[in-house]
Amino acid sequence: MPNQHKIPQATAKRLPLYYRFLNNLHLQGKSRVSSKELSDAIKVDSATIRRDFSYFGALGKKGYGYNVEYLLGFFRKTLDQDENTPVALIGVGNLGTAFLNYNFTKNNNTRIEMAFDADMGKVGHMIGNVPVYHIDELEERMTDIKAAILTVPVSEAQQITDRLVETGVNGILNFTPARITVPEDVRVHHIDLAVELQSLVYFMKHYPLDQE
Amino acid sequence: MPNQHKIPQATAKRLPLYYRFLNNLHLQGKSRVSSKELSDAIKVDSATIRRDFSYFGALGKKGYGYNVEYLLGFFRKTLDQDENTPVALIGVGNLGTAFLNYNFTKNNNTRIEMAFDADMGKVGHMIGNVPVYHIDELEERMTDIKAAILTVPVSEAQQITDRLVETGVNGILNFTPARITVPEDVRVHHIDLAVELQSLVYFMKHYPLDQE
DNA sequence: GATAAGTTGTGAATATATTCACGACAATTG
DNA sequence: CAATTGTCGTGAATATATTCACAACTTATC
Repeated sequence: MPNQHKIPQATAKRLPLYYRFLNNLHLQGKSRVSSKELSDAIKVDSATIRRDFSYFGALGKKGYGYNVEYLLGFFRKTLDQDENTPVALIGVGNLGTAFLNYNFTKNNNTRIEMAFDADMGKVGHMIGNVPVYHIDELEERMTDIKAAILTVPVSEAQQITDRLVETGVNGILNFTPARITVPEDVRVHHIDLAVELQSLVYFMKHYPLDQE
Repeated sequence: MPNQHKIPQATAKRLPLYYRFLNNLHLQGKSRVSSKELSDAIKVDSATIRRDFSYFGALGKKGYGYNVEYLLGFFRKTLDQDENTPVALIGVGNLGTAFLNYNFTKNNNTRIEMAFDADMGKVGHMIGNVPVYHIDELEERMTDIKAAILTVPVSEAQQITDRLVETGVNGILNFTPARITVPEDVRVHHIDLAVELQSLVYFMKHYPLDQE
């Protein structure tokens, strides 16, 4: 299944967005949708949407649009929504807590199974239905988890990353400003809040008017 | 100054990253740096870094590299680091609180000046040195603020957005899953935590090995 | 059942971004 | 001071992504 390197990365990044929106439509009882409607709702050009869908074959009908239920079923399979992916969260600060309270499992194949922190005041509690363990137990408890959300202070980032990699993690969602170093078979997505904010301000000042 | 539509967007998004790293180097007392070193540290190809810099003219010296202080000064001006941009934060939940406690002002031209929430338990307090006001005071207090961070529940997102736009905001960093609708002169950057996590998982499964 | 309105899928064009590869120059070494 | 090593800036090539524009088809209407 993997490595059918057909789908452009830009398309792949939009898939979860499509999936969630289709799910909403389905819950609302809509049975039919056009690329134009989708475009208005999720602010992606309708030609881009049609192109994205077309990488998976002809999912719609000319002159009609797309059948919501069919499309949803198709994306469910494509995004492996049926098998759950367990995730661990490291660092139960404000940001980490936000994740734990976020109800991911709804419409989602990812689930935060456990969290780690060094603060004994947090260890042993459940936050958002997720148990918080002490960071020292990371190695023994992470045996089956391949993905981690990193919300620790920047000073800890690389050291914790090394430990995560050692346990066999091969995907990290990194919220620290550190550009962590990992072996090349480990995928890291960086989300740098300060950079995002500065970037927005830069675009506001230097790229007026244009849409995205 | 604005609308010198010279710099590619991809480059613009990396500028804050460059800036922060140069700042670190400067604090460490380094006076010289090469595109190769930068590349190793921030995981961006060295040719891309040189290309990015070259949009601003010849900032380095062949055979030598870049002078950290000069480059830093240049980026400070380019990123308007001297004039502070006031920002408001709407929604003091866990995610909002994470932002308030994040020490942005360090190395940064953005500063969260005020926050809003509907919860009277939060109103009136200072969090991370930022005053929290009641959401009803939004219109009267936001007179000089052009940028907002939106960390409210998804059900409130569009309604609050409309109010923000009404007060004259023209940049929104949207952390809600809602794809908010705004006039076309308002810039919105979406950061969708659930999508980011799902996207990471999708890439882990379907795009093994490759770097980014 | 003919016409009008709406829609997809996609070839081709265009736009954007990255990477290669090398000439020109700087610094260092012996 | 010659040789070596390291570096930038950039033309050209390549890769990736978006958008245009239209034939082919569906549905709705009268």
